[in-house]
Amino acid sequence: MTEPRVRPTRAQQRRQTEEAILAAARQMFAEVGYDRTTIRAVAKAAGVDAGLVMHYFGTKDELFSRAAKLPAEQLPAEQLPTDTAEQMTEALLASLATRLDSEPVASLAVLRSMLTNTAAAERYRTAAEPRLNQITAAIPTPDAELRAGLLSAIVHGVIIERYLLGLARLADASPDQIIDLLRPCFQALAAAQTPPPPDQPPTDS
Amino acid sequence: MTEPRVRPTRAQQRRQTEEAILAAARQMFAEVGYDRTTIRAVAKAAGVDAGLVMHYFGTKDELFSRAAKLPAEQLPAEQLPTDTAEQMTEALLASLATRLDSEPVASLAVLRSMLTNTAAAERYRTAAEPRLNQITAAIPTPDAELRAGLLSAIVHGVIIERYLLGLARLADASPDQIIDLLRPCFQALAAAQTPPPPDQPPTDS
DNA sequence: CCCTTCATTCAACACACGTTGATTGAACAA
DNA sequence: TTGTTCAATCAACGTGTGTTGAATGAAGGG
Repeated sequence: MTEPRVRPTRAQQRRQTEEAILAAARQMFAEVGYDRTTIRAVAKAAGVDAGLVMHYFGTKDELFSRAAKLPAEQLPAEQLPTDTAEQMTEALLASLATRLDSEPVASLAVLRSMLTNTAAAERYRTAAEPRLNQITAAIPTPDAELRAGLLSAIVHGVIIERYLLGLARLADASPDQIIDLLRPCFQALAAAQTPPPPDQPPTDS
Repeated sequence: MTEPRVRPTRAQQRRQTEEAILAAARQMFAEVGYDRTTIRAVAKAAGVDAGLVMHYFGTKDELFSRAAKLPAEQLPAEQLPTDTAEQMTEALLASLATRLDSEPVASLAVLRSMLTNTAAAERYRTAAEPRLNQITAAIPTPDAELRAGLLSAIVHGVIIERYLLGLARLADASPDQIIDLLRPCFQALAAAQTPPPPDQPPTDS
């Protein structure tokens, strides 16, 4: 039983090193954001020289760009049903539940840097857009676009507070508990039905 | 008709210069965040030398700390009624409407830097906490804390997307339109009435 | 075997930053 | 007027950054 490869081929080695750098970069971008992530620190975390990072990725921006790409995990073809608002809502909640369980590091990298880095903000926008359009398509009212924007803002607000700010109330709750509370909220936004006439709902009795 | 003061007194001049520096700093912190804000750039925007900024504020952190303090505008004693969930909800919506109309620059400075600067994150937390407690106090269910956390996350998600990301759907809408859409959403979160019984959510079929 | 390729390292550059200390000159108190 | 205070400037420091280019040495192909 010889180890499959004591000496990996050159191409293998290269891909492996590149992946180690990308993983370290992703982690660091997600933890401290674009600006506070240094090439040198990424290199050290990946166990290589800083020059090598530049040699492979050319530029810090390019490194971020590559690191922020999802490794074909989640985004691909994850599309919401647009037939009815209820279906879409439920699918959106399910997607949120998944993300509340474990959000991919690459996404966290984008989210963390979004507010202070133009490229990250742009990536966020273009990543959110198709999803936004799907949500819009499932909502039958003229203000569907705004409603979809609000739904998206809620999703990201929750994820930001849970992962990036670590606010206890959201960080400690289970995904199911959160989406159960959010369900009527989403339904109210997605379906344009006027909710049970707002006389006073029973406050506590 | 002598101008009221051709030569302002020394104390006046000092306070005036300090305020100019603070205003420039606030603006810049709000626009590009803590890291990308430069003492030199703030000084230039305020029309003074960089050394003077240090002389007055000692440290970039201290400058941020001073610039991020609200000029006694909004936060002071703005407390929500906690008698009933409906009152609280309505007050929360009203407060949101105000903020959607014009959020103080100092707040935007904190929000912009929140994800990449520990001090900003801490300030955000301590600023949000009393408000969170008020919201919690108005909700009669055992999971009131989580519900309050969600309400807070929604508020900040909306503000972030509107002001800091400038997403068109939220940036172009009127405050009233937004809070009208959010009202049932908030009511569903604040009042614990069970929505129409959730029969099985269709997983994917 | 030799020569090329290339993954990797090393030392250095140029620059921008936060910060410091000496210096100037006008406001102020006597 | 004289001496002190202090707002403001200026030039410089040390440091950390992204980035570069030459050097090294093992892998791979003929």
